[in-house]
Amino acid sequence: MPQKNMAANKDKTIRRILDGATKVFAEAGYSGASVDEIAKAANVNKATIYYHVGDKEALYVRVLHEVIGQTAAGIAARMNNSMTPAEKLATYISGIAQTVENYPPLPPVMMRAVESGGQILSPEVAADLMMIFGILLEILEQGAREGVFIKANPFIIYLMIIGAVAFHRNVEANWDQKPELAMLFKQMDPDFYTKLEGSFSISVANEVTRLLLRALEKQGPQKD
Amino acid sequence: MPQKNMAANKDKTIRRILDGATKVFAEAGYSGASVDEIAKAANVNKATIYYHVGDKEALYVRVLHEVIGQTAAGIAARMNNSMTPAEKLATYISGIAQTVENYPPLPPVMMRAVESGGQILSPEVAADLMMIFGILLEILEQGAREGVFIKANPFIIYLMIIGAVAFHRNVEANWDQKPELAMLFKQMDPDFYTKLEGSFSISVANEVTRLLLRALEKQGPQKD
Amino acid sequence: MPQKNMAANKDKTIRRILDGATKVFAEAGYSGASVDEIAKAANVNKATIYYHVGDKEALYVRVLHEVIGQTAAGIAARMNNSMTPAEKLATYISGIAQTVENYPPLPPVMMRAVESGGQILSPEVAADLMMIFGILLEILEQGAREGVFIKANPFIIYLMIIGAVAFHRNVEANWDQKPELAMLFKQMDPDFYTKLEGSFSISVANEVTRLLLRALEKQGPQKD
Amino acid sequence: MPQKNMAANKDKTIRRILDGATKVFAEAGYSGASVDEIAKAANVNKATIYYHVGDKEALYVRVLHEVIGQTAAGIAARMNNSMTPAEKLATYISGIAQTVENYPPLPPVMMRAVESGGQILSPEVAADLMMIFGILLEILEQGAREGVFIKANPFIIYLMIIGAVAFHRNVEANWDQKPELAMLFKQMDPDFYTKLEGSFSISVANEVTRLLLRALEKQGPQKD
DNA sequence: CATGAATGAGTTTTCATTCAT
DNA sequence: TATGAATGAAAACTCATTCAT
Repeated sequence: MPQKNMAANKDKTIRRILDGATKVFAEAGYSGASVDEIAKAANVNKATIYYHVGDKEALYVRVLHEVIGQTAAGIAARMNNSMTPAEKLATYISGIAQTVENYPPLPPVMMRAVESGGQILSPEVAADLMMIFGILLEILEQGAREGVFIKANPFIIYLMIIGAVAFHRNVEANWDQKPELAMLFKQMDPDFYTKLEGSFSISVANEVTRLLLRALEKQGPQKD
Repeated sequence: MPQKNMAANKDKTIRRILDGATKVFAEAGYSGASVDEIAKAANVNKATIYYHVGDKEALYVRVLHEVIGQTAAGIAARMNNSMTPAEKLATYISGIAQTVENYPPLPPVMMRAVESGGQILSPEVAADLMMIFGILLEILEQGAREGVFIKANPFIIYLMIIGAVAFHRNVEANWDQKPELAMLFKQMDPDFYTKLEGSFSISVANEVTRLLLRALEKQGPQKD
Repeated sequence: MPQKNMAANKDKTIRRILDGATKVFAEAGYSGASVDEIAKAANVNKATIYYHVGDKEALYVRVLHEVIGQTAAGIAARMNNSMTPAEKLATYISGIAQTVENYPPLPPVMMRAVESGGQILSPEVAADLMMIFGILLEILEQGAREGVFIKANPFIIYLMIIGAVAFHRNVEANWDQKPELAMLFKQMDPDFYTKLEGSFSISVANEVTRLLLRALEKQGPQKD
Repeated sequence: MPQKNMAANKDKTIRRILDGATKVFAEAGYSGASVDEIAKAANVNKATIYYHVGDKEALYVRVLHEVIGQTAAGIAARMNNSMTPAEKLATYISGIAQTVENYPPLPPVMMRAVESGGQILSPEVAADLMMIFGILLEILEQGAREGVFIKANPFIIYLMIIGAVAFHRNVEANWDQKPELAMLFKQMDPDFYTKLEGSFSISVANEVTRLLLRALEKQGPQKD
């Protein structure tokens, strides 16, 4: 079966391309990334990228679609209809954090995607982003409907979550290069930063969840 | 006094360069911006940029320093020692929003600055960012000391503020190009988006403030 | 065998580049030569130079290596172990002259190479120069060992040879542009300059050989 | 007397310019030298160069004229009509060497001047070079007339002298950067290189003189 | 399917030169 | 006399893209 073999090879090649591109786009952004660099990262010839995927923009769209689509799917999968809005929100936030944890290039890619506000975004990518946002929207609406959440601007909540998780992951990723920065943060909140070495995103998610639940839940948060 | 005149001209030229560069960097990011484009935006000869400021990276650092430094100064100026922590937080957030309102290129520039996590950042710019963060830190510490705020990770709060304000401004800026997006958001929260046309950032700031105070203040927020 | 064809084309392209570069570097020197000009002389796209060879300095080093290496090889090829030191010296000098005759750009390139004294010189080029010098060294040592040559500083002899041959060829090359100069020289030594039109370098070599043998040979040169 | 003062200042400025230019041209050649660099070396404003001397080429011609003219004058001054041709030749060679010793930038400047064969050379500079050459010409002619020198091509002798002295000085100047080169030469001819540390040029001159006298003098050099 | 070669159109940067003061 | 500012032209180098094989 030479066909099958060839097709499998083709898939492997495309996979290599997308992985390489994801890495390079995440590190350098759209204009900062060069097709040469991507080809090297993917260990394929530059022309192969054009043959299989198309030009730089098509490649970028495909990477975005894949990365964001996977995040969306991952979050949706965790969600469970029998959960309370508060549980859903916790799941949502930790779902994003988890994806970030497993998939470091996500935050910058996502940031640039949101940031560009649709400039380079294909309808597919826009749909992916909307899907992620849509899940949150439903949670908040359910909460409001059930009288457990106050009414709040969902887009702002969304941005607060994304901002915290994405930026934090990113700053953290650069701690190696700025040890004095890491030191500073660790001094500020020693408990937070020493308890969970290696799983920052999750503790970030917990803190964001805690804060947002305090912000959203109607019955004033207890004594604390 | 010929010198005085020349010096004034020089200052004007540098101003034009920095303004043009700020605009172009904000729109296109570091690698997306070209020195040619900046020169055109600044209405100066390309070589003049090199004469007065230096290479592209030096120009970028200078723009970052100016933009972020001004934000820091603006926020610091609004703050008043006699305010309560809650008032201070409100002032802080609206201070950032105000600067953003008056200075549209700030969010993407700032995002990239935070995002790059120090890679391209000069010590000066890092200091500026730290100054902005430091103000918040003090507010939160004062609140905790006075027993009015719960203890919370300050960096995460910081990121939530920046994320919401910066991203929001940015998405908003692209609404013209994606009218269906604007429509969507307006449908989601019609009150919010119709009340204060033209001053989005301020209403964003109010919403962020409201949410964060609910999250931070110790006595459970009242009825609401 | 498509590869073979492509490889052949590649070789031809590189050849064109090196030939063009040799010409332009020889005429204008390193800083005087522009990559644009070289591309035009080689009849290739500028980017092709960067693709195949690398940047300007790499190109220069490669040209030097080729030109000087060929000279070294050419001289070594003419030498014969059964020759007397005097015969070897004559062969050596005429070998250099011959290469110069066949390869006009050599002298300025070589001069600059020696002149720069190692600044831009790669180890490869330095080795080539040393090889040329090494051949002379051996001749002189053999002569001294056999008692036919006086002891003399070999490096100075080397410089006298290179200086005379290289400079002469070069000045000569510019005679077209300075006819009065040519005239002057021809008046000074009419025999020399009229006997062997078209083969200056060889008569230069003969004269240099004659003088150096007189200088080096132990038994006082005969009647003359 | 403000005029006098101003004139003196002007002269000082021009001196600084010429000294700086000589240095930079000697190090980098004509195209390798930049007016900016010269201005910095001369500690004057770039425009001042244009004001006092003219454009880059005019500056180059002026430097050449000064450098070569001084050499010519220096040699002529040492010469004495009562000397024998052999003494005159020795004086001539050591005169060039002496100037080189006192004035390091001379060799490269001179080399480029001869090399360019008139391309950039002004009539003045050509005259200077001819003057230096003319002195040698006369010595050789006198020697031939008096029957003490054989007939030899004067231009080749000239090139042998210049080549040895100029190149040697130059290679030597780069010994600091290529210690292994220096080592090699010193091993080859230890007597030569250890006896007269610090005055290479003079011993080079002596060696060149010795060799050329052996080559030129009619009565076969004695026993040796 | 895959790739090395080639290139047009950029990009960043430098530089000799002029000019107002 | 002297200079800081400004610039057009050109330099070195990069990059997304195409094409023959």
